[in-house]
Amino acid sequence: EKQPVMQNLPHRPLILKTGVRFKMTVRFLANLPVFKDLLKVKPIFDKDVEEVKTVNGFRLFDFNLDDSKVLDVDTPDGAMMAAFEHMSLKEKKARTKGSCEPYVLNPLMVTEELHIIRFVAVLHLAGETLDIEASSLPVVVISSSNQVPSAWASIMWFNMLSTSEPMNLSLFVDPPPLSWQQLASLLSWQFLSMGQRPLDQDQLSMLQDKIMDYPEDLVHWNKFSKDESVWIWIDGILDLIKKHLSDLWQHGYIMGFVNKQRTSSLLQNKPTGTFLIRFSESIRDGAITFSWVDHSTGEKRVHAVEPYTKKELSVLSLPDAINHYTLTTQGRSSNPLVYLYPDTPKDAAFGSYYTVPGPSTNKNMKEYVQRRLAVVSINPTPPPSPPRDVPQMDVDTVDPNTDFFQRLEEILSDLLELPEWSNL
Amino acid sequence: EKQPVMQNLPHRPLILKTGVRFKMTVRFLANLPVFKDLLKVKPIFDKDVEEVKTVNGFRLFDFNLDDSKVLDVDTPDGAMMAAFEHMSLKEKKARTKGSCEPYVLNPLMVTEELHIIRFVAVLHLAGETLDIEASSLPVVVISSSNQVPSAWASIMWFNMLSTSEPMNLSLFVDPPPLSWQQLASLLSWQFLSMGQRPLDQDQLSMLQDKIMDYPEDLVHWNKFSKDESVWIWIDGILDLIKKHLSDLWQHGYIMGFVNKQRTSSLLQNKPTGTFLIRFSESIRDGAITFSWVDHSTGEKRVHAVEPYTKKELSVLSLPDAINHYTLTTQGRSSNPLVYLYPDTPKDAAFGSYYTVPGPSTNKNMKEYVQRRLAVVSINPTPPPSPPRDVPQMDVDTVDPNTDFFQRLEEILSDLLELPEWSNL
DNA sequence: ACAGTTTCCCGTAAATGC
DNA sequence: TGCATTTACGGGAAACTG
Repeated sequence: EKQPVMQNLPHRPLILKTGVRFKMTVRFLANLPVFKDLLKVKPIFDKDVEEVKTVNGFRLFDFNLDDSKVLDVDTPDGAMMAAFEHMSLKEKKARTKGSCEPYVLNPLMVTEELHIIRFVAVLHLAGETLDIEASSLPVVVISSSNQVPSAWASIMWFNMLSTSEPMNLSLFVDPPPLSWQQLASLLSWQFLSMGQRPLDQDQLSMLQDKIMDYPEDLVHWNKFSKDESVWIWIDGILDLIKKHLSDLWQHGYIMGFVNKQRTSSLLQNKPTGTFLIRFSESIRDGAITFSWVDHSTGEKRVHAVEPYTKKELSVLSLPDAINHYTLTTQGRSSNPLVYLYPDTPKDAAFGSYYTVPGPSTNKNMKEYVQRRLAVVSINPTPPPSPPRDVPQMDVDTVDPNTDFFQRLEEILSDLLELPEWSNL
Repeated sequence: EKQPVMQNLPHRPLILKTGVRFKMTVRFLANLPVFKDLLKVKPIFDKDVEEVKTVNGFRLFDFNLDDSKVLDVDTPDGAMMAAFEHMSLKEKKARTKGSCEPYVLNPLMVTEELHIIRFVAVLHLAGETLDIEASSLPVVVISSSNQVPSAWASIMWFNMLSTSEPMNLSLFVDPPPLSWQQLASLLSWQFLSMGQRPLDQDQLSMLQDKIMDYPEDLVHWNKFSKDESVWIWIDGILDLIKKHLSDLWQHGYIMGFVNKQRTSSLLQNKPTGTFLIRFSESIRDGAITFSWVDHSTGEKRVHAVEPYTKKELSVLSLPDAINHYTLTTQGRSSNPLVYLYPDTPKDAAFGSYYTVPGPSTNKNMKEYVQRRLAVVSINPTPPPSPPRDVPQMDVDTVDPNTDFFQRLEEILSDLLELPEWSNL
C-alpha cells in the first residue's frame, strides 16, 4: 500500500493564493476498468505534515474542495482520473488560543513554507482494504500577488535541489546552497520558458560576476532571495520582457545583461552610432536602456539614456523609442543610434516593429494632426573643458557672421536624418 | 410612531457594490439621555419595498450586518447615534424556483433599481411600545465597478427630481425628463464638487447644443444615460480631470467644452500660436487635445492634435506636453503653442507645472543621459496647392544660395524656443 | 516604529445568463 | 448571437499584527 499507483498530473499548481480557486487532477496509473466506481479519491491539504503543527509552526489552512470524487474515465486513452476544479484555501486564524503546547515561532517567511496536497483513496477489493495515496510536489501558499516572486524563488530552489530523495518540506530552515552551474541553468531556464530564449554565456558571465564574489563559490539562498534580492531584480526583468519585449528578446536583439565596463569595451572600437540594449542594474522593477558610442568629439564616449520603465514602454514601444530617439547637442538634433551591435543597421533589426503612423483607422482621428511620443535628450556632453578663449555661443550675442556654410551643412544633416522628409 | 425622530447621517452611501463593505450611521434626533440603552436599532435592506417582489422584480439581496446596536453616545455634542460598520450585500440567486406566482420580468437595468435601507427600533416606554423607523435615501446596488457611471447617473437623476414627495423607488419605470436648467445645474455641480470649478455659461451652451435638438426641449433619461451615452462621455472627462488635470481645471485653464466651429471663431482673429484646450468629443473614455491657430501661410488655419488619453497623460503631464510639443513643417521644427487663449503666454499659465529636469534625485541616474518624453507631429499642412513654378525644396537639389540670413533667423528662432539653450 | 503579511477593493478580463 | 450582468483576480495600497 501507499505505492505511487496514483499520480498527480503535470501541470500542478505551484503557488496557491488564498481565496483563489485552483484545480488539480489525479490519474490512476493501473488502467483497470474493474476499479471504476470503486475508487473514491479525496484531496487533503498538508495531511500528516509535521511542520504544520510543531516543527516550524507552519500556517494552517481551511481547505475548500469539491466533494470526494469517484475516478472517472475521462481521457481519450481511457485512463481513470478525477479532476477537482473548485478547490481553495483560507488561512485558519486560531493559532493563539485553545492550544496548551505553545507553537514554535515560525522562523521562516511564509513564502518559504512548503506545503503539499495528498490524494487518498481506499479500495475495498476481495475482502481486503487497500490505502492508496499520492502526494503533490510542494506548493507555496501566499495571500497576495506581491508575494509571487518570492514564492517562485522557493519553488525554483526546491526543484533544483530535489533529487529522488523524500521531500523535505522544511528545506528552507537550512537551505542548501547551489553551485553556479545549478543557478545558471535555473536562471537560463526562466528566460527560455518565459521568453523563448535562454541566456547565453556572456549574459551568464555578467550575472555570475554580479552575484558571486569568487567564481568557485556556492550561491546561498539568502543572497539569492533575501539580502540583495538578486532574484527580485531578475524577476522584474523577466516581467519586463513578458510584457513589452518578448519579440525583441526572442530574436536576440537584447544583449541585456552587460555591465558598463564591458559595454564600453565592446563599443569602443565600433563606429559612432553603434549601440546595444541593456537592462538597468539599479532599477528593481525592470527597466531597459541603450548605450551608444560617439567618436565625433575626437575621443571615445559611451553614453546611456536614462532607463525606460514598464509604464513608459506601455505607451512607447522600445523599437519606436529607438527609432525616434533624439539627442540635441549644441543646438543640433539627431538620433545617435545607428547600428545595433555589432553592425546591424537599426532599421534592419527593428524596422518591422516600428509603429506605422498609417492611415488612421478611426475616422474621427482624420481631422486631427497626427502625433507620436518621442524621447528627447539635451546635450549630454558639455565639451570636457571648453577653451576659455572661444566664447560660448549665446542667443543674445550670436554673431550673424558665423560660418554660414558650416551651419547650413548641419541643417542639411538634420534634415537628412528626418525620415519623414521624403513624404513632404 | 414612525415619525422621523431618527436620521441617517449626511454621508450616506449612494452606490453599494455587492461583496464590498460599507458603513452607515443613524442618529436619534431627540437628544434625551433617558433613552440611552433602551433603543436597539437594526438596519433592514428593502424592508416593505414592494418593487422587490412583484411590481418590477427587483433583485433580492442578503444583507450582512453587525448585530443590532444600542444607540451610543458617541459624538462631542452628546447626541445618540449608532454606527454600523461592517455591512455588505450579496445577491440572492433563487428567483426561479419555489414561487407559485411568476415574477414580473424586470424591465429596468440593474443600475435603475432604487433600493433603501431602513433603520427600525422599538422603544418600550411607560408601558407603551413605539415603533421608530428611518429610511435612507435610495441607493443603487451594483456588482462591478464598470457599473458605477450608470449608477451615478441614476442617483443624480433621482436627486434632481426628488422634492419632498414620498420616494418613488420605481422612478425609472417611467423616468420624468429634466429641463435644460435642471440638467445644467446637475452637470455643473459634478464639475464643482469633483474639480472645484463649475461649468461656465459657454461650456454649458456647448453641452446644450450637443445634447438637445431644440433649446426648449426637455432632456429624456434615455438620451442622457442610454442611447447616446452623453453621461458616459462626460463621466470619462470628469475622471480625466480627477486623475490628471485637477489643477489646470481648477484654475480655469481648460476651456474644455468648445466645439470645433467655436474654436475656430475664437481663434481666427488671434495671433499665430494662440491655442485653447478642449476635450475630445469622440473618445468615450476621456481625452484632451489642444487647438491652435496659424496664420503663417497667409490664410487662417486651425489645427488640433490627436487627443491625449489617460494612459498617455500618466507618463506625460499636459503642461509638459504643451511645453514640449514639436511640430515639424518643411523640415523646420517649432512649438506652435504660444498663447493660451485669449492672450496668456503659455509659460505664464503652465510654467509652474512643468516638470523640472532638476538634479536627479537618484544617485544612480546621474550617470545616465537625462531624457524626457515629448510629442512630435510632422507636417500637418502640405501647402494647399503648391505653385508649380516654385520647386519644392529637396535634400538633393537644395540650392546653397538660399537666403542664408532668413534661414539663420529661423534657426535662431528655433533655438530661442529651446529653454535648455541657456544651459549649454 | 516597522517589516512582513494580509485584507481591501478598483478596474479589467473572462465567464455567465438571458 | 449579442448584450447585460456577474464573477474572477491581478495589482497597488491600506490595514493589520506581532
